[in-house]
Amino acid sequence: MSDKKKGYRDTLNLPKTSFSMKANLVQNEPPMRKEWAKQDIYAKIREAGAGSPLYVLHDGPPYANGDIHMGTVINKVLKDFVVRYKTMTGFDAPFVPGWDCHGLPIESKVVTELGEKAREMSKPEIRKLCHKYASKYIRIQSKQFQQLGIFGDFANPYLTFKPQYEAGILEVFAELVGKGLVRKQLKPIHWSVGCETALAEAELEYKDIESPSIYVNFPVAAESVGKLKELGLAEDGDTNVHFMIWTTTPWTLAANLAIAVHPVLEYVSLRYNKDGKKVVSIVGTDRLEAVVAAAGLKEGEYRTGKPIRGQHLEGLRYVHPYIEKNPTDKDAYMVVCAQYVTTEDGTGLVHTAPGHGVEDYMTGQQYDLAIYSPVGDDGCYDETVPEWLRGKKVLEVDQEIIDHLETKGWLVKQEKLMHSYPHCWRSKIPVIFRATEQWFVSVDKEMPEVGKSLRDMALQSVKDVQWIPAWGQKRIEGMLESRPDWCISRQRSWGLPIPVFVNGKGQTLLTKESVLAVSRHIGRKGSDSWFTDSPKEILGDDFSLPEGFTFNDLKKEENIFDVWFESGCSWYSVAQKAGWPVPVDLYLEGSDQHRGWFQLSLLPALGVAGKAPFKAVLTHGFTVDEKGIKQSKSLGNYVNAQEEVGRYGADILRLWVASVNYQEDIRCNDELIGRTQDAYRKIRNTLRFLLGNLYDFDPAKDGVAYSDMFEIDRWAVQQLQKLIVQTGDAYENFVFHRVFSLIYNFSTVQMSNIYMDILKDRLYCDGAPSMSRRSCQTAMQRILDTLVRILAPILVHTAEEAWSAMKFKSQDLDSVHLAEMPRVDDSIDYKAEDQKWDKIMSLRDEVLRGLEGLRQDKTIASNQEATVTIRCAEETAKLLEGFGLEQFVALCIVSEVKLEKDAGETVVIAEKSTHQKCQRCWNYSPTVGADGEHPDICARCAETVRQSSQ
RNA sequence: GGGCUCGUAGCUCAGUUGGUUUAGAGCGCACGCCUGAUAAGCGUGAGGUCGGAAGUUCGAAUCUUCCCGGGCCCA
Repeated sequence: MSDKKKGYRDTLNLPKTSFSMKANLVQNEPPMRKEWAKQDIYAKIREAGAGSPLYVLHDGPPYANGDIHMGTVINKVLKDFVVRYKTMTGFDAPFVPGWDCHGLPIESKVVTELGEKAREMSKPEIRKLCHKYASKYIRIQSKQFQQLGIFGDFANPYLTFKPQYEAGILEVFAELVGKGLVRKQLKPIHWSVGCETALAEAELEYKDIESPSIYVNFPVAAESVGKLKELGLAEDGDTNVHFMIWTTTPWTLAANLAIAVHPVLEYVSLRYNKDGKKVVSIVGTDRLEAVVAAAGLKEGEYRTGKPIRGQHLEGLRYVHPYIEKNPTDKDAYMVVCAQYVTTEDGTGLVHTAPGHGVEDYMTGQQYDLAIYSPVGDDGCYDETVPEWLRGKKVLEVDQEIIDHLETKGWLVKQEKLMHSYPHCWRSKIPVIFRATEQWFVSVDKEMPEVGKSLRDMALQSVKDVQWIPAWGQKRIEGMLESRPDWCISRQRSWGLPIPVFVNGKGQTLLTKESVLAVSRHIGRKGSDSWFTDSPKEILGDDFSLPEGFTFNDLKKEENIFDVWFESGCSWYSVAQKAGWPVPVDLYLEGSDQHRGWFQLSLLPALGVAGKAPFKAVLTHGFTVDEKGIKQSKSLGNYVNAQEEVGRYGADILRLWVASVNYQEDIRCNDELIGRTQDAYRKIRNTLRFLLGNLYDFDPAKDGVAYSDMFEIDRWAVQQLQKLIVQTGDAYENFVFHRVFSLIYNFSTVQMSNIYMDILKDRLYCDGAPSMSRRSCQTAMQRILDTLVRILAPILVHTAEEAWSAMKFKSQDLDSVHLAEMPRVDDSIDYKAEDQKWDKIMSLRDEVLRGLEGLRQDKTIASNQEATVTIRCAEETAKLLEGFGLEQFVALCIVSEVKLEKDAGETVVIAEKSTHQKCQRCWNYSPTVGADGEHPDICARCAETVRQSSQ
């Protein structure tokens, strides 16, 4: 490089900025967050928003266990987008993070770590360890959330184990008790043998297991055989007549009390030989083929009779295959009718054990059967079963029962069946259905004042909620329609006690007043006090006990609440108590929460306040791997969120979250997240170019009025207005991936490919204070200031970094996070020139394609070497002349454009320029050599150099 | 097995109430250029027949049915 060239380089206005090209996010983000913390930026934001209309996004509490994962990252980042956008559009948008702190997973972890010691420890002692454990993970997760750049009141989160929160739960509970919705029932529920507790639906994991599948003949009682003859299902001389049932849980046969048939479906007698004897089995007509196959009967080895409807079998009696005497105090061993009997599997006759199945229970209620469950908490048979079964574990006894049936001749067929079956999420053991006494919130009981049940109210109220996406409504309606009563009790230590007292006569004390009294006590002393304090201390000396109760024989029950009940009260314990209007504006969680938190918040809120706790509910999907398969550690496709943050930095992860359509499954792996870096770099470099060329621009002094700006600069401002409108619309509708693609396209196409490339000649080569340069700087300043603010909710660190690198800002604020979202400039008609620009830009495309030809055959290297002749029709020529050929030259970054009017189609002829190259601006110009002082540069450059050196 | 839901270029997304002759964009990729945004920048180009099949229609990625493959929730 010659000295002369170097000399001209120094006469250029090259970009200068402290905003580095390399982001170094992993190093640079933490100090920025430290600075935010030091300034207490969240408090400043709230302060600035005080008095503005509230917008409340109420955080759903993650479980205080383990590190955060990609799901929680997506969830909290989406929430942060919303809160920040709302803040920047003039709302007071508080964000109070919360944690779900009680429950079985924590207790299990603690008890497992304790090992044998746990057996000797008291509940308060175990609870203390659980508290410590939960607190630890709250600290860990809180830190991890803040590392993502989430803003919120992390100093004062809501925690479900805080006494004030617990008191709130009990206040809600008191109200439900007062409305008569809470009652104790013996009912089959999912029971974890491993954990010895009832399980909620949400605590079940479905896994495929192999179960026995057996066909069993239940002998018809002698007294009913005659009836069967009348019905034509048995013949004279028949002795071995049976009802054939099918089951996959042989252990529940001990609790069998009935056989269910469908009233309308048809049943038929099947005659065949078994073990040398003639036998008859009654089976469903539609299941005949399957039963025959199962029994291994070939054509000619059996015959069938005339079919009759199931309703005619009702009331017929049978003998239990291995239990001699009805163990219950109610009627048993008869045929009943039930609508849920299907012909999809089995025999059409359904083994019914009201103590061990939900449908069985319903049938039992209908026919007044006992809710018989001869199984203890530990999953072992009790004393009421035959001796050979007593004390045995029901989950291990299937084969023994099958063998017994085989020996006695009742077994028709045994097979194996693969099916999905619920398992306990903690112990991983198959769950059993077992009738126990549990506390329920009734969803079908009519409430006295409203005259409606919770279910009716819920189905009505969801119509007034905005569901995003809209199908959320259908989904939750389906769940509400089919959900059973809510079992809210658990038999564990780590939770909020259900405040029930029992007197010596076994009478229960549970009234609105008693619950409120307990609530006051626990609000002061925490829920540990339930286990340590006496009923008198808890209720208070002055509590007036109802008749029949005295403090002398009053005992406390030791059930705790389902954790879903606890989190389901957050709208009250958090939102209402903070003074936020309920319903709050938005709940935002994964789509699994339609059944979970959304539904289980809705029910208490309706019971207590008579209205839904949310105005809108937004849900997101789950992360899957690059093939769309769900992620799990065992499949090896699990993405560790902490590692990703450590590798790329929070802004990359946030940008990735913004880039995907969260309403569907979200494909995610390290590579996909890593690719977001490309987009990040492009956006960052766009900001950098803008910043670098505004180092000497003061909008107040140097700004150019819109009407005086160069056309292309006005175009850029028009494009910016479109961006403001479209991103605003996307943000408003929570369509963040549209915000992302709009910004990314704007940065790439409008800015980088077109505008910034075109601008370089003016910015670098024209005089620093020249009108031409100030014109584009005016546009660039606007673009920068706007882009940074639109980006702020997403790229929280990078936007802040750019903001502090800006010399002049639309708002004189230390942090971009205190700034407002840009608004469209009403004085600019940004659509008016669209048609003209479409034509100009497509002409430009044609020129560029023509130049590519010259480059391919090595005639030219850069576009500046070229002279372009456009042969075109009058109309096009007029357009170009009106636009200004000089402007079009700049637009194409060529040295010269000539027009030739012609009637035909537009033809672009590109040639190598015949002029000399200016050593300063690299354009080829006839004026090079004309200036005596600077013979190797063009006239424009010579003039500029002269002026700036004065 | 049931409810809800998804399946457009390698990736991330657009494709309005079915209809502007070759289904769009950006990225990535290939090739080329520049070296005054430089671990940057510019240009050109090649990639999908819309998960599959059948149907409705003058006409379907867009409506219907079935099938295949995912996801969430449940049984």
